[in-house]
Amino acid sequence: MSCFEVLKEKGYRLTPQRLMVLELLHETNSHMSALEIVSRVQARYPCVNKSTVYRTLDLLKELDLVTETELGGDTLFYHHAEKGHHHHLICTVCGGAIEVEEDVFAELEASLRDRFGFSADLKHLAIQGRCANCRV
Amino acid sequence: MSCFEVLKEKGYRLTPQRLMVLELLHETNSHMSALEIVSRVQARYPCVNKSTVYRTLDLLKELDLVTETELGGDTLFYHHAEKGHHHHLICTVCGGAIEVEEDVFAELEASLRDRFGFSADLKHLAIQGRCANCRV
DNA sequence: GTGACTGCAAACGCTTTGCAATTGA
DNA sequence: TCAATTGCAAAGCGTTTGCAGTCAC
Repeated sequence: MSCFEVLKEKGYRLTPQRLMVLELLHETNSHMSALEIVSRVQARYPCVNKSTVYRTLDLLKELDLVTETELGGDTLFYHHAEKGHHHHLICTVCGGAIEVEEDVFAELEASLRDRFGFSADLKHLAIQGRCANCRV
Repeated sequence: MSCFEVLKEKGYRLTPQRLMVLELLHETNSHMSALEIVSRVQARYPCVNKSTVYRTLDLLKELDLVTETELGGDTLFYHHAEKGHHHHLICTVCGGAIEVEEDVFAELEASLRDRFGFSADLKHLAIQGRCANCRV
């Protein structure tokens, strides 16, 4: 089921603004901040408002069409949910981000469940540290 | 070596404001937000400024006397470094936080190092999910 | 005495909100 | 038609900053 169908099915309107955000997310592989999305969308269609993009991202997040990630700092980053979950290793020295498949965290998830009865939602994980190049 | 000595040794002054923040952190076991610290300190000594507390926390963080944690959301939380590292399992339903010893993450740390050459700094980890009570 | 430190007020960056105007279904 | 959606401007929040004055050493 396409994004459009998901929206329609739930009774949401297919406004141009929503289509533009979806289009951009679809053709972008890396994660983008909300304001990055705003300015990229505005580059094509100048009259799209910041608040609208924020509201659109909120909606898409609620419908599980986009994933929201906090990479450290105040800023939230978004990417298309279709591209699958992945986590980020953020290097505090060079600022680089390594993308990591979610299976690396499977055993952590299991042990949190066993030991604490805690069901971790690891869609949103970013780990700080030093990458191979920046290690002392 | 006490906090006071660490400060002194590095040439920092022992101002009343710094002593108050340290005192508060010392007698508190849970983590507090910066603004929480501000208001708790002000409850005793009304004329301590917000900026000063922020600057103090920055300094103490740099000296590894306090640990800064992001528990999800925009707010940073602090606790005395002496109390040791621990991580947090944050329940997205009830908002509760479970404290977890760092050894749970040892194998994750090892596997990130093996597979990506990435040296994770897990002082600052908070994991979202559902606690035992709030699981469906 | 002097530079490290503080208080104040204003600004910051990202995000959210209230409200009137607009628009997709 | 009419509720859902938008644009705008303003506010919100936690945090940071510039600067003049103060204080620990």
